[in-house]
Amino acid sequence: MTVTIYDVAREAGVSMATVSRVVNNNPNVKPATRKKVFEAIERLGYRPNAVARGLASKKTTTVGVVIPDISNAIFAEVARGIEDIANMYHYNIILCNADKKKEKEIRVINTLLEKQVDGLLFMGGAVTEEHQQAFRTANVPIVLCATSEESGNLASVDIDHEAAAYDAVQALIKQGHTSIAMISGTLEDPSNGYARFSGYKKALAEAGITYDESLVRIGNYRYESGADAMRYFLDLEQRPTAVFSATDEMAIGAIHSIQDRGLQVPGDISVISVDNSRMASMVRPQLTTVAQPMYDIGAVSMRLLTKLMKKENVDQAQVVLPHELVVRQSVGGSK
Amino acid sequence: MTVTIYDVAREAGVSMATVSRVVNNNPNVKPATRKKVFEAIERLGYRPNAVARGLASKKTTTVGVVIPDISNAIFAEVARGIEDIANMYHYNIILCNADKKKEKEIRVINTLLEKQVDGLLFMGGAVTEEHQQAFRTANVPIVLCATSEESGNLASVDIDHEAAAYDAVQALIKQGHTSIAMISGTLEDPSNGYARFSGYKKALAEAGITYDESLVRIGNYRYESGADAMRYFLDLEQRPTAVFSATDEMAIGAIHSIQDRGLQVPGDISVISVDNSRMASMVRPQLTTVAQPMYDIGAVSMRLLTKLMKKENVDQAQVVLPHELVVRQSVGGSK
DNA sequence: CTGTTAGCGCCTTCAG
DNA sequence: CTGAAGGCGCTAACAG
Repeated sequence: MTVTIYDVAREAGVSMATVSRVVNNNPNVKPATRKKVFEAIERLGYRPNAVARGLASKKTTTVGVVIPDISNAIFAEVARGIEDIANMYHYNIILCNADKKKEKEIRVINTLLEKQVDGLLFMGGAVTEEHQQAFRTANVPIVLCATSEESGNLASVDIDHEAAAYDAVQALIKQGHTSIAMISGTLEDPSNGYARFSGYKKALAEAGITYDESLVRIGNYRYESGADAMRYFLDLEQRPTAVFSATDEMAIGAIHSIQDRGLQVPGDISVISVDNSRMASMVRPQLTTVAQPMYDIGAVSMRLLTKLMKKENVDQAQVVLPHELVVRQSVGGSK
Repeated sequence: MTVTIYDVAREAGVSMATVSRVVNNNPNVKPATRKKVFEAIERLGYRPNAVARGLASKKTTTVGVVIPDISNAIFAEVARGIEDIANMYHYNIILCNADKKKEKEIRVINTLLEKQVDGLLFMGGAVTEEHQQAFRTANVPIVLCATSEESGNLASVDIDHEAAAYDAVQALIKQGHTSIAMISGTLEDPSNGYARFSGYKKALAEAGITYDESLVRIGNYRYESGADAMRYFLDLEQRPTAVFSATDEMAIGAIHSIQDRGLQVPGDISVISVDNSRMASMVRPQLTTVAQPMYDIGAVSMRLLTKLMKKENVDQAQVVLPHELVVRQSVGGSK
């Protein structure tokens, strides 16, 4: 039924070693016999079995990627960066959604390892001791992608979330705002949650603005939660003149809540966030936001992983990509 | 270095066959020896090698999915549906972007087949003779996911794009519109392009409205192209009172072009589209659109694929999922 | 430049 | 209920 390397060898009148060589582009084959082999392959419709090859060579040319949620535009963008580079280096990716849930993450890491991936790209929530444990038992390189980790002995690529948030809030402060609310993610989330919240507090502190707990709401990153949070702020007797949202999507929800009250953005209230997802320029007013290079984060992590898999030495295994304030239309001066 | 089934066998004082049995949950093992084996596994930190298993059993419990572009929200949603169901049935997915490019599609299909996937989910552009050819050489089931194919001898799941478009345009007609423009995708794209365009023409014809070529522009599905197309329509001496966009994203671009001219949606011009991506309710006015159940398309295709892989018999291998008009705020009556 | 020979780690009859 | 033995299809020395 299935045609193997052995069949090709017989058909071409050579040994299987020779067939293996031509299939693997080994230069040590006379052009004439190479041709013979190719013809036999063609004639028989031979297709190399990558599983057998993987068992024999101990390399699968596939990498595992655990991602929170592929249907989230931000992560999907990262994934595309990963896949493009993987493809360039002839790797395939096994994609697993884990929703930043620890149990799920550990589970998929293990099945990925069972499948003998040559490397692992981990995009998740907090990196716990259990994660470290699982990583240690892996005999393949791992790089954290868009996920924070303290210890610094794991390879990683991300932006500096705290600094990004800091820059966003400072942009507001520079416009004269002093009453600045924040729509945060859960503080359990190290990067999009805690770090961005820290950046907010830091910018406030540095500007001598006292932190006001009632000006912070925790959202779940979705549009509706941003809209809800904003409604809450609008109902305050002393409503803020500006709001910093941890993500674009919540910011857009906030903008619409403001507009639905008959108020203007940025005329009455300014809105800024972090992400620069494609949606940021697809709303009116267009969103001023701190850009985080999602595609590049994916691409760079994958590139780093290929180096690690080839045992090339890398000088810097913790890379922090730059972020950048993108000024559009949602921020104005304080009145 | 790596601990194998053989090591476990020795450690537990049984044969490798027995270890294999307990690892695979074969009931024919005495509880006592099962326990011994589990302890040995624990002690040694044994992790089954799925590649070896795959070679021996000829099953990899992984399916290939070729997708146009994972960073496109629509496809990302499908992908999530696929992965959720795959996960439920203990399959993993190898994800390949192919951008609806024939060459790329054929290439990844072949590498996926080399990797011995147990099944293939194909989401692409046109299904050419070459595709059929590649599919024929596969010894595993294949299901087309959100991609049209005439012959009807391939398993598939999708919506009826022509009918969806027809319904959208008819919704406009019911509001009294007779001058209806269309922002189409490329006609080379069978589903999102050609079929939706056909639905548009059909609805027009049925309502006795003569088709006007100058009222159709081809976009590339992106926001900007929708905005461009709309600007073109706005410059017409006889500008349309309504526009049907093949996708949400282009519709949003169109809305903004209208608003940027100081015109109102739907007051001056109505806009409708097909997709119902999450963005549809994240713009103002919220978009009236024909919903296409992306997640379900993914989930149902994967479910169908599992059945095919298990050789269960399926009564209907061509499934057409229902679409539905979602009325929001972007359509109004003709003046 | 080419062939021979061992495995890679596991599943799967077939006996017992 | 358990063990022995023969592959799965290919790579990787090692000879020649």
